[in-house]
Amino acid sequence: MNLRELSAVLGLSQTTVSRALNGFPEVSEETRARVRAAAELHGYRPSAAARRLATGQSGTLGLVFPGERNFLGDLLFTEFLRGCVGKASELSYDITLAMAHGSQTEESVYRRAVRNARVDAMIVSSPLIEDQRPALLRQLKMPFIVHGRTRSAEPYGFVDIDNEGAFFAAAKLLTDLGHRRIALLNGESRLNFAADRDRGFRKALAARSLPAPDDLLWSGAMVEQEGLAAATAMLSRPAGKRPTAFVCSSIGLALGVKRAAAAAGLAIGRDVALIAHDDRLHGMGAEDFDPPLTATQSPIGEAGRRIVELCVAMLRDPSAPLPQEVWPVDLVVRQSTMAAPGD
Amino acid sequence: MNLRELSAVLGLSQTTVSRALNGFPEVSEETRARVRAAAELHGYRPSAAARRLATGQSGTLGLVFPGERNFLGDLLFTEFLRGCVGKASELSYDITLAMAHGSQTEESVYRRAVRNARVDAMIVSSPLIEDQRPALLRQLKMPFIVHGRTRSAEPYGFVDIDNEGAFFAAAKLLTDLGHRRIALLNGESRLNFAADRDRGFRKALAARSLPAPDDLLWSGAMVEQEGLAAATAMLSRPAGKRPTAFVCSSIGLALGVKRAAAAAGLAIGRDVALIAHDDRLHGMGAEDFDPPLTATQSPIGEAGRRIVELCVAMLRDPSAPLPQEVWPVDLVVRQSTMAAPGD
DNA sequence: TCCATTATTCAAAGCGCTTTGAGACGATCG
DNA sequence: CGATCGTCTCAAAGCGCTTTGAATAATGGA
Repeated sequence: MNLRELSAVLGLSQTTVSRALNGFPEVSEETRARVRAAAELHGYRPSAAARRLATGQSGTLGLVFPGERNFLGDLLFTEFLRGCVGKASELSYDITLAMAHGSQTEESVYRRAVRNARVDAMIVSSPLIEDQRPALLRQLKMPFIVHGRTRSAEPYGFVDIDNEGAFFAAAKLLTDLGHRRIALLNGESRLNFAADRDRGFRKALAARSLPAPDDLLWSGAMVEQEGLAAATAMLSRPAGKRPTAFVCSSIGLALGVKRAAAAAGLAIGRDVALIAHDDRLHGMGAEDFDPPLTATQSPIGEAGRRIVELCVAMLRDPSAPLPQEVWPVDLVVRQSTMAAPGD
Repeated sequence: MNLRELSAVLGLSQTTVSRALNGFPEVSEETRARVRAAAELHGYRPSAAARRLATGQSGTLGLVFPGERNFLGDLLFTEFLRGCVGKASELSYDITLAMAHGSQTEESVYRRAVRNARVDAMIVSSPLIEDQRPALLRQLKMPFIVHGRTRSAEPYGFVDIDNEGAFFAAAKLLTDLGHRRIALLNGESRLNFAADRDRGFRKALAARSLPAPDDLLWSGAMVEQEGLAAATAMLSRPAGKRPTAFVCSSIGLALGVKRAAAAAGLAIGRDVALIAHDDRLHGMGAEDFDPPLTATQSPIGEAGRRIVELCVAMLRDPSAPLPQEVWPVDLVVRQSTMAAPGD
C-alpha cells in the first residue's frame, strides 16, 4: 500500500495524508487521527527510497571502518559502533559502513561516500593528531562529527572526553600518594587522544617538579602483550630506579603490567600502583580486575550514541552552532593504588 | 550534474545515456565510449536515491548487531563484518547495521528492516541451534544468507565451515597420538557451531571406543578467563585422571588452558597437548602462540566476503538455487601437540 | 449580511533514474 | 525493388514521496 492508495481509501489528497503523518500543523487533529488509524489498519509504510529522492536526505549516517586492525582497537570500535547503531535505530536512522578496498586510499572512500550521496553525514572516529579528514569533509560539504579531536585550523563538531584532565588527575593522585617514578603506557603516539593523555600526565608531574624521563614513557598498541613487554623492561631495573606506579591507556595494557609485576614478584596495590583508563568495554571493567583497578572511566558507547544524536540534530538545523563537547572523566579509586613504598 | 543534463550535453536521450553507462548491449561501443568520456569529464554520478526508487533495489545489505556482547564474540563479529564491508564495497553495495533497542525483540528489528524496504537482503550471523530467523525472513520474503547453519525445516542459503569435520580431525589427531583423556572447551551450547564441534569431537573418540565424560566437556563464553577456570578444574585432578589434551573452540580459551597448565606446573606441547580453532583474527594467530599452536583454521573474514558475494548473486538471479557451502577446515600441526605421556 | 481572516485541504510539479514500446536507419534477402 | 531484419536511439511513463502555491470552507468582526 502506497500513499496514493491510502489517500484514495481516505478520500483525501496525498498532500494531506503526507502532512498528517509527518506531523505538520496545518492538518486538523481529527483528520490526523483518522489518517493515522487508516495507515495503521492497512499497514502503510512510506517508501524510504521515494522519500530519499524527494527530500534529498538519505536518513543514513556513514562510518568508515578503521584501516588498521588490532585487537583492542577493534573492541573499542565495535563498542563505539554499537552505541551509534543503537541510537541511530532509536532515531530511525541507518548506519552504513564503508571501507577502503584494494589500493584505495581512505580519502577516496570518503569521496565516494559523499559523491554517491548515500549518507547525510559522517562520523569520524579515531582521529590522528594531524588528520586530513575534517578538512576533506568540509571541502566536500559533507556534515560530520569527530569522535575525539584533532589539529585543525577550521572549526568542526566533536565529542571528546577530557583525556588531558583524566590523565592529569590520575598522575596527580599518584604524586599525592608519594610516587615519584611513574610510568605511562600510552596508545599510539599519532593518535590524538594519546597526545592529550601524555600532556595531562606530564603536567601533573611538572606540578610536583618531577621529571618525566623517556624511559618511563611508552606508547604503542594497547594490548596485554605489549604492556607486558614494556612493563617488564621497566620493572627489570634495580628497586630504587624502577617505577612504583603505572598509568595505562587501556585495561589491556594494565593486564600486561600486572603480569610483568607478578613475574617480578611484585603485587599490584601493594608494591606497584596501577591506574588505567577504562572505556567500559563489556567484560573488561576495571572493577573486575584483580585487584579492582583505580581507573579513569568513560563509556565509549555513550559517545557513539551522543554523536549520532548530534549528527541528526545538525541535519535538522544546519545553521545551529557546531556541537563541541568535552566530557569530564571520572577517576574512580579502587584497590590498585596505594602510597608509594619507602625507597 | 544529473542524467538529463548529461544527455543534453551529449545530444542523446536519457535512455541511451543510461544504457550506455549501465552496459546494455543495444548501445554501440562508439556511443558508449563517448558517453563514458562525457560522464567522466563532467563528474557525473548517478543518484543512488533515484536509482533505488526506479529499480526498487536499495543496493544495501543488512546485518543485525548481535544482542549479547562478549569480548571474543565482538572480535569475531567485527572481523566478519570487516569481510562483509570490504566485499560489499568492491561490489558497490552498502552494508547497514540494525540493532534492537529498548524493549524491542530481535524479531521486530528484522520486521522493521524488511517493511521499510531499506535492504535488499540480510545476513544472519551466529545462528542458534534452534533459530527463528530463517523462518521469519522467509515468511517476510526477504532474501538472506546465514553464516553457519541451524535446524530448519525449509531450505535456506548458507556459508558454513565444516565444524564437525574440523573437530573430528582435531580429536582424531589426539587419539592417534595416544591421548585417552581429552577435554573439549567449547562455545556456548545453544550456538549451532558448538553443537557441530561437539558432535565431531565425540565421533572421533567413539571411533576409538573412548568415553567422553561430562566432566571433560565444557562450554561457555570463549574467553581466556573462562578457559582458565574450566581447565584449572580439570587439571586439578590426580595425574592419572586429568586430561592430557585439550581441544578448544577459540584461541582465547587456549590461552586460559595454557595458564591453567602453567599454574599446575605443566607445559603445553610437553605435558599437555592443545589444539584450538583459529578464526584468523588479527593479532590472535595460532602461530603467534607460545608454543605455536596446532589449530583448525578458517578465516572468518573470508566467510563474510563470500556471503556478500552470494547475496549479490542471489539478488541478480533470484531463481538460482540457494547457495549452500560448507568449507573444509585445515588442521595445521604445530608444536602444541605431542604423543600422550605414559600414565 | 458581507468581507477579511484563519483553518483545512487540494492539484500538480518535481526529485533523477530505469524501462517499455516504438521509430529510424541501413543492410540483407527473395 | 519492396519486404524483412538487425542495430541503434528515442519519447514518455512510471517509481512513491514531498512541497509549493492556490482553492475552499469555516469563523469572526463590522
